[in-house]
Amino acid sequence: MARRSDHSREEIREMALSAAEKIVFEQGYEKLSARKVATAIGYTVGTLYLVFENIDDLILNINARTLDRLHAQMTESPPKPGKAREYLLQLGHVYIRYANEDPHRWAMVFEHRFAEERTIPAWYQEKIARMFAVVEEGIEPLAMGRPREEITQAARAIWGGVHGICILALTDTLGVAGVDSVQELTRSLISNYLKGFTGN
Amino acid sequence: MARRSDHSREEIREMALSAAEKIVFEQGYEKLSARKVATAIGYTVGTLYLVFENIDDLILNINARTLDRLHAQMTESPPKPGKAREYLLQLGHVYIRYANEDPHRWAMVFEHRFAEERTIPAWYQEKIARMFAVVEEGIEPLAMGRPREEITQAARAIWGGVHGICILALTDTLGVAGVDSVQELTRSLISNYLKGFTGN
DNA sequence: CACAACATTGAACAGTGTTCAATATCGAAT
DNA sequence: ATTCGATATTGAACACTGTTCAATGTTGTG
Repeated sequence: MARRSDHSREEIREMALSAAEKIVFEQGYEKLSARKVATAIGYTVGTLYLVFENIDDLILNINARTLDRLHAQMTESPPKPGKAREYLLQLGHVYIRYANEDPHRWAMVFEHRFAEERTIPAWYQEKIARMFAVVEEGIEPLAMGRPREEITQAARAIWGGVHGICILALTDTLGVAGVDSVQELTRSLISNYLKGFTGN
Repeated sequence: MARRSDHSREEIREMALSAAEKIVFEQGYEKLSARKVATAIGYTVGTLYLVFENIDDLILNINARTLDRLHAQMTESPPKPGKAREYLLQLGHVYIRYANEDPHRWAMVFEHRFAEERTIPAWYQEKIARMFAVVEEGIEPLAMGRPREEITQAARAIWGGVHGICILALTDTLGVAGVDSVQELTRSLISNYLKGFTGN
């Protein structure tokens, strides 16, 4: 039996999240299970349920970390004035690279369906909004004098688009082999959209 | 006990697929189970496994139907000469509408992860290729004299993009309410991409 | 040193996919 | 008609899943 106070609740949480991430990375998220995580950190299921409400709660927290890391990478290098196009292309590049580094964990963010009755907490939705905000800021310099509304729409269209390519690539639906082709596709999407958006 | 020869293998298959589709439509695909399907058609699990290899096989066949119906709707009205832009916008419109009519079943096509060792059969991949072909044909008139390669890429970029918007909308990731806004987003994506692609 | 407080366990329950011996049913041959 | 072989159908069994919670182990404090 693991000794009481061997680890604080916070420590157990952390250990569980890391162990779970490792399982998802190595075996995919359908292979994730409460017992596996518990065993991996040297506890039993019961303890896991003391620290997480349920499996959805655990997954939500992994996803939150995934989004955090992605956001960190996206904001690593700030937009340079006069290079808005390049910046947006770079954002796309970062996104694809990130998804490709750990496809299983990335996919979990979008594939896991939470029980319908369970509402996604505000702090989590905030993380998603934050990502769209980065794209919006990137577009802004290219949309001088256009209504906020249009910028928001452009950000959503582009980001949804990049995301879709990424998903289809990862599920082998695109008939595209290799990361490089995916990078090319997103370049095509972003640069052509922007050409159309800015009108030249 | 259901009488032997009450239904042929083919009939049971058909009944099972329909029953399963109904369950997915009404309750979502995570609520789908072999026993539920079997009960719904008045048989037991064992019989289901006589007619389908396993649950993945059943799902694959539902997905095949979903793709067939989508393809049928996409090719319902043929492209009119000189109206390529409108045609592509309409394709996007049809796609979004279709996904929205039965989100659960549509999502299953892209969300269900088949066991890694199991390879997706050629006849199934053909159905996907067929869909991209429709888009490619739609783009062709706008890409006079450009290499095949570029047309293929454009089709993939656009379709991946539409798909991504659709997914994000269905998972409430876009913060977009209602089908209409999604339709607007895809219009934005397609028309701006095409503007960029054709150069005006 | 005892006791209250709490951390941890693991058995139990209802569900899942999957298999396969046992059984029920039928068509054909005698 | 009766029997018999072929096969359609069943349902119990297995190993797994998430989840709960009484029981038990461990600890700090009075």
